[in-house]
Amino acid sequence: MTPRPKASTPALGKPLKRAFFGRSVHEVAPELIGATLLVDGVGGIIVEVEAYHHTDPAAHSYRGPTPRNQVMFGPPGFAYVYRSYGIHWCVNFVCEQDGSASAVLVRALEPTHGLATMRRRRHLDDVRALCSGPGKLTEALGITIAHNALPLDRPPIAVHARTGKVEVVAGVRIGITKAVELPWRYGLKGSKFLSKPFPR
DNA sequence: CTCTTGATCTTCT
DNA sequence: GAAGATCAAGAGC
Repeated sequence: MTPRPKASTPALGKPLKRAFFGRSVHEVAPELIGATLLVDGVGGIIVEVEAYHHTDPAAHSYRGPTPRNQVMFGPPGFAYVYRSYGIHWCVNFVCEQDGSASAVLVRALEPTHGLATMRRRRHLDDVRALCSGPGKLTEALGITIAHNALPLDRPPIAVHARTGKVEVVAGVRIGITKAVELPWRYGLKGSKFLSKPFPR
């Protein structure tokens, strides 16, 4: 183990209720930057998200409901978890209203709560690599298909509002091949915990 | 640092 | 049969 400074845990904002997510995905996504996501008390500050609207060819919901994406077509404020490349889990927050089928993909966290647990689950020591990608953060937080369709404002999941002002940057989304030009990736300016830097 | 490849689930063609 | 909202490891520079 390499030596590391004693972590100071930032204060949490008030827990976000389900209604917070019942608005345009393009309003909710940038507001989530700086919020804190916890699963059973383990997690960190959201530093990178992407918005997926049902009219967007890159969205899983674009072609209508399937067994995998059905929760996207339900009410806002619930988790949509899916299998990525047959290997990883990725987690979304469902937004807008019933049937809108729009969601925010959580892509990276700055780890703040339960560092030892996350290091154990990821078999990794480097904090910067613990949650710097959508498949990485689900492993660190213990998110699996068992969390699909769970509400975001009840245990084991909690999302706490950000406390101070944050600078949000936007750019094109990552790893997609359709609608690649849409600037619907949002990040915390200057964060060292992104899955990839934003071009300047 | 960049590039390539394998892992193998869900959906679409 | 092929592609995809990914990641880690290995080769090469």
